Amino acid sequence: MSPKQQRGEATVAKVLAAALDLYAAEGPGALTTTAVIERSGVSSGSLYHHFGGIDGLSAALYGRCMAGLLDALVAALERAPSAREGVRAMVEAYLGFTEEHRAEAHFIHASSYADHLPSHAALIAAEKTPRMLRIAAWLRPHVESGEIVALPDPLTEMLVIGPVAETARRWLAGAPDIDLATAARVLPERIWRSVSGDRPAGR
Amino acid sequence: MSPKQQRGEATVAKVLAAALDLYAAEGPGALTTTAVIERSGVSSGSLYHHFGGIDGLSAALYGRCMAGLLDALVAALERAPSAREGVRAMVEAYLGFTEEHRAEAHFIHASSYADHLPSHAALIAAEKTPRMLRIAAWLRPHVESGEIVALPDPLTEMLVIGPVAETARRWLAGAPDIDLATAARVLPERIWRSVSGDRPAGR
DNA sequence: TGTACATCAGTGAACGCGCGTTCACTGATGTAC
DNA sequence: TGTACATCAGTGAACGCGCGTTCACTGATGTAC
Repeated sequence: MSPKQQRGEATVAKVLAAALDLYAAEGPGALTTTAVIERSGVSSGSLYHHFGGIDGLSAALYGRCMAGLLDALVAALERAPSAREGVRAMVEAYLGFTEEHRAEAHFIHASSYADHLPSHAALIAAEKTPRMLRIAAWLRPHVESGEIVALPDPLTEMLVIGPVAETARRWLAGAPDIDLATAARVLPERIWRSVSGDRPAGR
Repeated sequence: MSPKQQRGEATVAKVLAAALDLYAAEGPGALTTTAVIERSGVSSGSLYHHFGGIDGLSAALYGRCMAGLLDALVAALERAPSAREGVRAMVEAYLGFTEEHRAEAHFIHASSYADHLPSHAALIAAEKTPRMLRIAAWLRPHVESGEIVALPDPLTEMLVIGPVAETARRWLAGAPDIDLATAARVLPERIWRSVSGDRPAGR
């Protein structure tokens, strides 16, 4: 699944790029072996050699897109000078990624319930876990200092990511009343109210 | 598409029930004409007579599930004595619906990006729009009174629905760290902080 | 440096299966007079 | 109340298509000595 020769890596990259292009251009239903083979110029045998099938390809693409999003979030977060600025940076980074990498973002959201992800859970966890740990590590001291409220485990994440993800989803689905720039301006302070603790912020 | 005889309605109900059962039992990939025909005992011709094809069936099922969810939200909201209680009631109703109607909730979330919804937008809008209007009507006076903050249009909805929808999604996807009861207990007050206005609440 | 060998990468014709859909038809229900 | 007719509802065999997958094979790359 991870190639051991350079030309293998190039093939994998070609296939993933073709798959994402197809998805962006023609929607979820267009992601078939036939179409990927035709668009990428890679043979069916080669596709199977590297991905094991269409499900493996989808899972690999998902893992790669998710890694891209999480990298953007981690980078934004670790640059932030305070908890409050961290929340702002994360919101902006999420919405920015959505706008700049529309196809990737769309694929991430649309894949949440795909049949095939559970069977490739290990592959995906390998992409997600280390990045999620860095986010958790950033969060911890701010919770301990009381700047961010201590809630049962994933609920802080729900409060921060929820409104942003929902906004991204609507925008990706083509809702005309969603403006990402407005959301990026307004949401951070509102989300901050929902997760900030009772002790004064360090600003 | 809407039957004009009683036995037509019964057939439609049988097909929708079979489709939802299949979806719940075997996942998105199991929702095929062949499987629905076999499970419901309805002939392919009859399925086409009522739904026009598998896409029409999916859209009809989506509309029906969404109507069920929105009905629960509207009922909870209109029973609430205050803005703050409205937010609490809505969060609880959303999570309650998710738990009690897992298959419907799953189908709603998974359908967001389906290929076929756009082509049946009118059918779906007919289910959604009147219910959304009632929610908007409930919200308006509380925004005008300053109890709920006035934000650019869909952002208040994003702040309320976002964390709840994200929580529901993770739970539906099988995340072991999500507990709906805990979420229902903790999220309302946190969400309220994010949408409450600066004027004092009327309690 | 050269040779032998193992492994990795890539090819593409061929396969069967089940998918969505059609259509000519029968039967049931409602309605006009 | 009875008859004729239009519409609605339902049947199921048959269709072609493209999907995912396989496999025997060739070629490229890396490695041991």
